[in-house]
Amino acid sequence: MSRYNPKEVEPKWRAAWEKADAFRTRDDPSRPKYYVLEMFPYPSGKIHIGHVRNYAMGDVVARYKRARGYNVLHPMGWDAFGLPAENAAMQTGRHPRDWTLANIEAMRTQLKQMGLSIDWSREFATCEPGYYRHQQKLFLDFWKAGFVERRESYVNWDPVDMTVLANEQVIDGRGWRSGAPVERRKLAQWFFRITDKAEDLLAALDDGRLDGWPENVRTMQRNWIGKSKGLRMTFPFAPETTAPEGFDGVEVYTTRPDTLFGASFVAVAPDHPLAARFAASDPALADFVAECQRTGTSEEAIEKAEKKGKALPVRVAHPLMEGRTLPVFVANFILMGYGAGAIFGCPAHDQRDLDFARKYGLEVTPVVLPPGEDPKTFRIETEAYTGPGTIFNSDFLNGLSVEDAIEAAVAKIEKMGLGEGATVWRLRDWGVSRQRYWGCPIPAIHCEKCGVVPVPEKDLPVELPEVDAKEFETPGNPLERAADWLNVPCPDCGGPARRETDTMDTFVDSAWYFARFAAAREDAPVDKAKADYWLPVDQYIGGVEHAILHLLYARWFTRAMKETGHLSKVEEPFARLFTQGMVTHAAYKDLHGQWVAQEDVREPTPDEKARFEREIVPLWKAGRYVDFPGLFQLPAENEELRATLKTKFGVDGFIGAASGPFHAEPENWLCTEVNRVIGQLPSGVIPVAVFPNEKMSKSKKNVVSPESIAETYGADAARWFMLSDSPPERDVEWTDAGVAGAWRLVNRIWDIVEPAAGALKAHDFSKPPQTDDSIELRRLTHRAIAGVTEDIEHFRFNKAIARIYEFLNGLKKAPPAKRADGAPANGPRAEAYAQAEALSVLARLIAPFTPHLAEECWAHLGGEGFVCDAPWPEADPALLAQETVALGVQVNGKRRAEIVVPADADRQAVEAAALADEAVRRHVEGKTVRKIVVVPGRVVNIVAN
RNA sequence: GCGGACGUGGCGGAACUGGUAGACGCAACGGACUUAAAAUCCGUUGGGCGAAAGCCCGUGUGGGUUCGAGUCCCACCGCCCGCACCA
Repeated sequence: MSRYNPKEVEPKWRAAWEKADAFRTRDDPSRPKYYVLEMFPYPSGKIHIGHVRNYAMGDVVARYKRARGYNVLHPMGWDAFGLPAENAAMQTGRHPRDWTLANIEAMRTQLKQMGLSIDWSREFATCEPGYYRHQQKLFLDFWKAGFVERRESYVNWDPVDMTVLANEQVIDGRGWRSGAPVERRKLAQWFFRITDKAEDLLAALDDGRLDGWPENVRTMQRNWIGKSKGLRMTFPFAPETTAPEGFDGVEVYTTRPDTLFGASFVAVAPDHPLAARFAASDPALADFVAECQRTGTSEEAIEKAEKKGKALPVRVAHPLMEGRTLPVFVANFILMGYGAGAIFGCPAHDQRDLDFARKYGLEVTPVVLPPGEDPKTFRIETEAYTGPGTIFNSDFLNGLSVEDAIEAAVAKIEKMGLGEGATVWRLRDWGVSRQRYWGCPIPAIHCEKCGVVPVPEKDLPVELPEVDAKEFETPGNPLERAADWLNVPCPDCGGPARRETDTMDTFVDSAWYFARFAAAREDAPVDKAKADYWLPVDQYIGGVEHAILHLLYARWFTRAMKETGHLSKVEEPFARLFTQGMVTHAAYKDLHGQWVAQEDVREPTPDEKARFEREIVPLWKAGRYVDFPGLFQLPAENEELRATLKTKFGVDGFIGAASGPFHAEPENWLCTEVNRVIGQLPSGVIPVAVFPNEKMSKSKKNVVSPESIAETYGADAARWFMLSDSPPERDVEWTDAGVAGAWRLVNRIWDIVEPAAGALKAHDFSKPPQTDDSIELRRLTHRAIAGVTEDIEHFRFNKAIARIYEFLNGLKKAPPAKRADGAPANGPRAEAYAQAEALSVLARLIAPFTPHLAEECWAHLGGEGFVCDAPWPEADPALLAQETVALGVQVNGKRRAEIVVPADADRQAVEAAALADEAVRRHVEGKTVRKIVVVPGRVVNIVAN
């Protein structure tokens, strides 16, 4: 028997596919198309196993659809612009382009080793002028169409490095390199007016256009777009207040006008004009505003900050409560970009307002009475009530429901001429400006005389200038220092002008790449006719982390491209979406909190374990510190400590060190056992903490490279393992044992197929034998077809794989051929037929998962052509029917017996069979049967007492 | 803080619309083969009690609805993702 050798077999088939150009896609309007796309990778350096999972999923779908007769498009490219390339340039002195292109080279090679059915002829990288020139054309067309706008907005400014920081470069409010507190700074920037399309972007989530999307992603997008109906109204200044010049009150926006009578303050954003007006003459207020400005620009940072405010020297009048006036605060949790940049606070019914009111001793008047509460005793303590109820303490709104009160309050304010009902969106316009080199240049020129003018189309592309790699060591944007590139004559007047130095957000690159893959043209972003054939993407696959921004931007781009004539038919870019989970892997930390590579970690020897138990544990149990070379141990073993440890460090079983940063809090240490160590006893052994499920990253030193896996087990085993076990949408933990199991499977399949060389040639599969011979095996085969097909269709690859295992287990145990009536088979022909059929089906069912092995099996069995071109097997319904079913029998809801009945047994027969069962009789003895519930094909429940 | 998911044996997970909890894989243990090991094959494996038949407990925690709850409802705990300049 020949042993299966993936090192020979896998490259052989990849070469054969390539030679035959097996995966090149041709436009063929006569066949139904299927466009499978996985989110293209950022070329970070190496493919990691998470990529393998992502692309293996897409490949299963692509190969399956191909087998089903579709004209499949499955392209690949590179999301090649972005920050990491510039960071690498700073650290290594390598030019971002060189770094990126080298990474692409390396990753392409690795990706190709995975045996993906990709049409590589369509590959591109977004950093190529051949791609971004079209993006600049789109930008110009969008600009012409009014979708582009320049306006001021805030960035994170590092005052020491004098540079703009990305949110991820702001750590605890400080610049990651300089450590200086970050400031918010206003810059003129480019925006895409995506809010103009908010209504349609929202509507499509629910009107059927996105039925192929998971509900959770649609919900997230809905919330993100955040349409809310409310009231925009003005609080006039109180009579005793001298209104500042130019202000005739404070305009606020609220979604809860029903709570107007519970208002106890008004608050404005730190960057609200009113705040600026008073800060100009009040240093303390100016300080407070500046302090708020020091919080980063991210919504998360603002929301998490402690609620703080400062009173302004004005009061406003409550328009509905005669004589009542409210204080006006500047508060750090009000966002200028949302609504009116100002709110009225109703502490009883909003948690943030309540926290704020308690801090500043403001009134808390409940106005919504929860059902069943007594208005006399109902109090708000530390928790705001945001649920439904009846309005009280509210004059003309009393007795109304929340909904009705909202309507009534809006009507009243409108009648008083103080405001009007308004719809506001949480969605903001898309700021696309980045003050960086490594991105698509924005095709604009700033002229002293003509202002901002577009680069004429004939001058596209605006290519990135050559810049010395050393330039990246200086903070700031190298484009601003590239004088030759920067200074150009104005295209309108010919006078002196400067190029725009902002480049585009990399989300722009990925907002239309799917269209380019499908319909690239030399002289235009997309070929409309081809796009009409291929779009939308039928199945899009990627991480949930992109559930909002990337997908929303691509949806907007599709609309904008349609309106500017670049696309015609497509409504939504991605018809079906699947969001897959991450791949995690164990990571290790030493006692100084430094990540340790797995290669450096080992299990302790029995000696080391014994010594630890002998010398350390008794001392620890005696309640003493242990000062062991390099180690100490903790006095107590208790659940509380363990829990603390778990929450604080996320580890199970850990050992403290006598030195290092963690020493400060020895009460947080607990030893359970030594799982993993580095170094050697007697003096140098150092236990390490095990974090079993960490997202793979270079910094954690827990990245698993598919190369080494493919080296040992082959690409098929790696693909198989990545798809088995965990459901695709969930995170999966990479374990070495897991791949080893997959490797065993590869061999098991080969061991079954190997003895059957040429088996497919001996049978005519269009003519199954008309006998009952080997019916069991044929049933097994057809159940496997039905199950695997169903599971692939529903993206349950882990279950599809489990079914293949079941098929395989059954195939090995396949009983000697028998007729259904139990008589011996009447000849070897039918048996051989069933065997050959089973193997033929097996080769085709595994083809999407382990394509190399499948080709090898197919060729060995004598199949025609490639298995990747073979049609998907069809299950024969007649062979799927069950003759008998096993039903669980419950007595009062507890399972007591199992009965086997004919599949078509009627209710009486099932009841009789259940009651006749001996175990059942024992349990109902002495009781009266009150009711028998029969769920056909499932269960029988006898209720007796 | 806000929004969205998730929580089932030693581990990854399965369980369709509320109907036999633990499919399938991993690990572990026992056995076969072998001078031996690896590989392979066969078997056992949620916990407890029991010689066995069988009984009791069991899907993060506490409550509820139901003939019946992993699944539905309420509250809580834990963990993961996103929060607009990471991609």
